Amino acid sequence: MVSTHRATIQDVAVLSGLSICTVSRALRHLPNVSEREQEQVAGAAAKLGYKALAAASRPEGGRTGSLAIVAPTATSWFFAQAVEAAEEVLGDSGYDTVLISLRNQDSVRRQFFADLGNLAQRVDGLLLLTMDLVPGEVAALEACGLAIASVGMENVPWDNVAIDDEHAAWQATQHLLGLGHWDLAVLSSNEHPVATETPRFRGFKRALDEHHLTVHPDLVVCAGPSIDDGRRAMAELIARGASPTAVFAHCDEAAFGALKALREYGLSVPKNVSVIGMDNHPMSGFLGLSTVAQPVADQGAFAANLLCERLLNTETPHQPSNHLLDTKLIERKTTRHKR
Amino acid sequence: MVSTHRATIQDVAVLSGLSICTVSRALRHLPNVSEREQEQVAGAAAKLGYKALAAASRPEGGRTGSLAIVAPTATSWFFAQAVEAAEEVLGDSGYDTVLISLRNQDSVRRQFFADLGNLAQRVDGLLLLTMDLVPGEVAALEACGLAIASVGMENVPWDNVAIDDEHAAWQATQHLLGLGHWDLAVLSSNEHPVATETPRFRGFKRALDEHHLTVHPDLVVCAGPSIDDGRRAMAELIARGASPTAVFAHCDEAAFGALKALREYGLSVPKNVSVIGMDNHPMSGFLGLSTVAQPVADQGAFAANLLCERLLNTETPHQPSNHLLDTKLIERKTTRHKR
DNA sequence: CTGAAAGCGCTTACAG
DNA sequence: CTGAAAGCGCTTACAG
Repeated sequence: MVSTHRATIQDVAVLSGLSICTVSRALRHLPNVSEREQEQVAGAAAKLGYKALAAASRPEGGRTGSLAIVAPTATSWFFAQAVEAAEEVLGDSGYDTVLISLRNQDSVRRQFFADLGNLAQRVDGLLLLTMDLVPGEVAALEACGLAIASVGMENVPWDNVAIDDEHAAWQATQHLLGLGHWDLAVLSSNEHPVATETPRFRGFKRALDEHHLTVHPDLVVCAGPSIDDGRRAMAELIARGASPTAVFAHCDEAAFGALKALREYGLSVPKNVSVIGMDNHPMSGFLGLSTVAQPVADQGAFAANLLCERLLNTETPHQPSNHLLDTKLIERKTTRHKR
Repeated sequence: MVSTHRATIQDVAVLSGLSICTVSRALRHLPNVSEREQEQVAGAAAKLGYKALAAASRPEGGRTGSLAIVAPTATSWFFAQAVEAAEEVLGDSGYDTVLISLRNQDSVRRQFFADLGNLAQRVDGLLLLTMDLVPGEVAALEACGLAIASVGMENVPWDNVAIDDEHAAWQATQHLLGLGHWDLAVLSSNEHPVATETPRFRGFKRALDEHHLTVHPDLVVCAGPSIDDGRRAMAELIARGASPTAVFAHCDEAAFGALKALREYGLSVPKNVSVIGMDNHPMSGFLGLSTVAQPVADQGAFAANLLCERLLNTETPHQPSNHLLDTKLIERKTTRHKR
């Protein structure tokens, strides 16, 4: 009959007839352990099914073995892809990944920052996904002493992986302008805490500038990264009486929603309105959505790797690095010359 | 100058002029602490920014404060929704949620079971998402001593929340049969470790049985829960020379893929082929996909609640409960009478 | 109500 | 190479 309680190092010591510290050393393959002892200990530990209780090992300094991924929301396509890719890398490096979704809610976000001090006890590092931070928040993050890396952020004092969001948005907008459109609407995520929005809007604006056009406030509408939000935003735009000939959505899911709303209002794409998104979601090909493709899983995996490296040499001073991955304009059937 | 090292209970004791155990009690709001002491301790702790180091508190028995969600994959729609809904509930109950994706890979799955003993040290419980378990795995799960709850599983010795998958598949199939189709193809996830497949296939078969039809092996093809897998599966079916007049896909994403493949092969939906899925994905309305709607976030949240309750009274013997949520057939434009 | 003492499971100097 | 002792930060009986 096996004991109902978990085996302790004490049990292994007794069974192997060795001292508790010899067992400790043997199990961790430290020097100064004879081969015979090594074997005795291994045997006893196996028989008892003994595993060192992580929490008891140097409770004071100790690493937790966990890393947190924090995302503005976890349900949209971008985040689900990035999270799984990152989880794979972290897992392979021996870390548990704890998932923290801010659920697009300000209250949850505040809660996160309020709890940061506690969180710092429970994880060794943070992987931030496109979080739009105010200076105070950056400071709080740095002060908590955790290793940090991020995806899709700008000017942060830690390693970051992203695309050139400004350029990507410029590409999309430029494509529309090149097709003769000048009444451009934007589905922007400006009221959401998504860090990629700022550079994307900048890119949109720059493209207009280059054509001596200005951003029309009535044609800017907020949409979260989901189909429903995109639909709602486009419907609002139409109900408002706006009549753009082309729309740039900050992500493909919002673009899908826009297509839906346009159809509901009897507007034909691309005949009446051209639509372009960003991401290259797996549905985009099927729907013929023009878009700017970005490597999502790669960004998550890359940033996760940087975080792990950071944790490996935590002593050496570190110069934050910023890595930009390529994007590619994909012209499909939702964009067409203005006529 | 604040000390660079984290404050310990010792520091709080010194600063407040009280003993270490009084501090411990005060901080946890235990009885037998005078109000004055309570205040002194609170003040000192605040000044020092002291937080009890979780790892040092009863390292032996201790709860970890973490719960793991394990999913066959984390990228598909169903899982992303269920995971976020569950994460919210777990978070509100004070747990960190560690995410474990099996990434649709057998090697990762085996790794998970091999590591179960270690995992049991790092979390207090498991929320299993539609995992298709062999008896040995169920036994291993029970043996690891963790609290467990699940979504979308059958006959498991722990709390489970699901839909009536057999009935849902029956509804979808019955809908097709009622439309006069009898050459039915199924995109099944039979080679994937998804627990919902078994009852769904049963429901499919039962509907055929009721119409004195039999399942044609050539019309059964495997597809994972993704658009690409659905497309590949449907393309394979067509390439194989099969010519079903209707297809039932085990989830909407696979159905989207099927629509894509059908179009690539010049087949028109629903004129030549009817297609029905399952889920009611946000894109389904837009695409006019007929489907069987199921409440996904609700299942995740419900199961998470059951797990938390389980953890609350871990002493009392527990009769596993099984909860079935409602589904609803939604007829749209991808299904039509055979002609 | 309060604190000295022992203990949780493990690790780290330090003697031998 | 090996083990007795002290220690990690916190909690839990147990005296007072």
